[in-house]
Amino acid sequence: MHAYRTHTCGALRLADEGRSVRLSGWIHRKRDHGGLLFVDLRDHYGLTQFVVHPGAPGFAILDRARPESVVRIDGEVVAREASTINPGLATGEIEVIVRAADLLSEADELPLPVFGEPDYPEDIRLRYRYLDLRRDTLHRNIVLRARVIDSIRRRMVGAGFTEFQTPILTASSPEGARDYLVPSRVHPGTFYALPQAPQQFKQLLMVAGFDRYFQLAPCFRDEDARADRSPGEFYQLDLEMSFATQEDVFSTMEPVLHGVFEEFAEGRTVTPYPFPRVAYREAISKYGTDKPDLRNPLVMQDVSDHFRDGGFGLFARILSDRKNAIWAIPAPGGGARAFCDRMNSWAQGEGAAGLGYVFWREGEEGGAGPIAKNIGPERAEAIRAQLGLKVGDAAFFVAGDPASFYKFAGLARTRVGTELGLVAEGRFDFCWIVDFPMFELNDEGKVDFSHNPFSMPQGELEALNSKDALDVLAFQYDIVVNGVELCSGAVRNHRPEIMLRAFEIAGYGAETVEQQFGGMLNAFRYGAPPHAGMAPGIDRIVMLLAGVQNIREVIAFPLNQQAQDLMMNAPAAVRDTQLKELHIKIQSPLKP
RNA sequence: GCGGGUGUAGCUCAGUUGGUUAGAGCGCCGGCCUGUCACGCCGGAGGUCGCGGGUUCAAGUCCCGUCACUCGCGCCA
Repeated sequence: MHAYRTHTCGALRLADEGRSVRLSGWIHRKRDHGGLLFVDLRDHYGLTQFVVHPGAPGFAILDRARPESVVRIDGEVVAREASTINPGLATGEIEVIVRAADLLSEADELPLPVFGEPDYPEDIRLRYRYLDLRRDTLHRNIVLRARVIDSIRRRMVGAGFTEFQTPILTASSPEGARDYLVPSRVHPGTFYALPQAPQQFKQLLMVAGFDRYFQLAPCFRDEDARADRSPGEFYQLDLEMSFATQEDVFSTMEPVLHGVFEEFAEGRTVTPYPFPRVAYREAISKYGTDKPDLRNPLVMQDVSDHFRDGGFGLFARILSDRKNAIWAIPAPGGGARAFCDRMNSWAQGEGAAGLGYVFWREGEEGGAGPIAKNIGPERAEAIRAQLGLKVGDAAFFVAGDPASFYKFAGLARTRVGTELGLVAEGRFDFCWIVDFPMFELNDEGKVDFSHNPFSMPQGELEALNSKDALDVLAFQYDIVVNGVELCSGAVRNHRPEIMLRAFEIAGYGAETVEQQFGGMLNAFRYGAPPHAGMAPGIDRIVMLLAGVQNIREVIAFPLNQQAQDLMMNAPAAVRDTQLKELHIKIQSPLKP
């Protein structure tokens, strides 16, 4: 007989009745009836109930062992009586009569119960992550992650991609985030950087002629955490395609992503491909964000014309500045004063002056509410008609410079949709956001890259030379699912002269470009294929599929929000000899 | 770096207007129980009320500071 087990804890069925078996696992739960002891034994595969009679061999060991102790049990499989079958358990038709038991590893009293699924504080969960990971939900999330990654890899290979590894110790790259640095022992005073993304390497692999690259790539960024963003490190499905247009990337990756989501959808619907495409500017004006949740059916509209020179002085005055506008958020079913007032209070809580509204109710021509009274029934009616609303509905208004209010308008759209229960459940709504601007004004009012400087401008060199910089669009795209930005990608700029011109517009001289990106720039001077790619976030895909809000629910050993690992004690001080070898002196004293 | 929330038993939480010895459930320890599967019943142990200072006859409760965790902003595809 095997040293530890003949079966796993999820394996035994009625057909195994009469078998002598040996199982090993954790004591999940005990129920002591005095003359009878039930022990639920748990492993990765499931749960099996054991029955021990007092005086039977092994009773003393099982009676004494605390939950989560690891034991090996020998026994005989018997069918349960009809009345004692547990239909909630895969092994619920049988149980095992104990003949012998061995304690393999004793458990102390637990800081974190494994049994049950209540919420526990993050710091305790992370400090005792190995216990947390035994709990069913998290255990299943991590298994789901593995299956999703397996599915992705299978589909990518099937789509003709080749998997590569690229360096972890590399040079600082220009993704825009803070780098993690690794000091060089051999070259005093110099540092490697951990890659924020394998961006330049994958482009160089295209130059090297590998045609289709992918990697489940670890990426490192020294930025603060969010619920949906790990500090430090995360994984991307990084991919790149040679001789490919934006359309080729879309048509190649839509089946992959759709397939992965469909495989793990469990009844939730997935947008059929081709996925809808929304231009960046359109997304801003319709949804107030470049990450629209399309499960929310509300679409904002510009209703400025109805307020121009109208009886509502505040809006008319705002509109006298040409850059200003009035946007409307339709609220089907929101036509009640209580709801409108509640939204208005919410807006004030968000720091807005308020949220103007008109609502329509039975027997009141031209809408209700103070704004309707001011602009009169004809204009209110025109607004209603434009928005396609009816009696029982409302419309909210946001006024001012769209460049400053669009984010707030987007929040209001989300809020209205949520409050009115309009956001569809059980769906994965995909869309591409396309036509991002190549440049934008930075905080100092200067032209700068709005995204990745390596993107190809639409219209290439001619557009850069003839258009206003802020009007140049890039072949740059995002995939958004349910309001979550899953990835961004681009057609890359593989032409040195266009790259130099683009950097020049953003205020970087040729020397700077040569110095920082000389490696890649040079590579492009020896024959580079046009190429394009993208990089969906693995953690976020698994989050969506697992239906969790926090990224730490899909990572086995995540850092906490302060980028610490309290279980392994990282980061930590190192020995003086180590520092000396690395030519490093610590300036600020460590906190005691 | 900034703002919000939280911090009371191993865990989840309650604790009134500042007032006697700070409570409950789960867990733990002991006892009883032969069909449970969130077993049940009886008993017990377990507290730096995050930490420091202040106000007060009296502070878990009020004030100030600080720390930790968390959510968000900044930052970051």
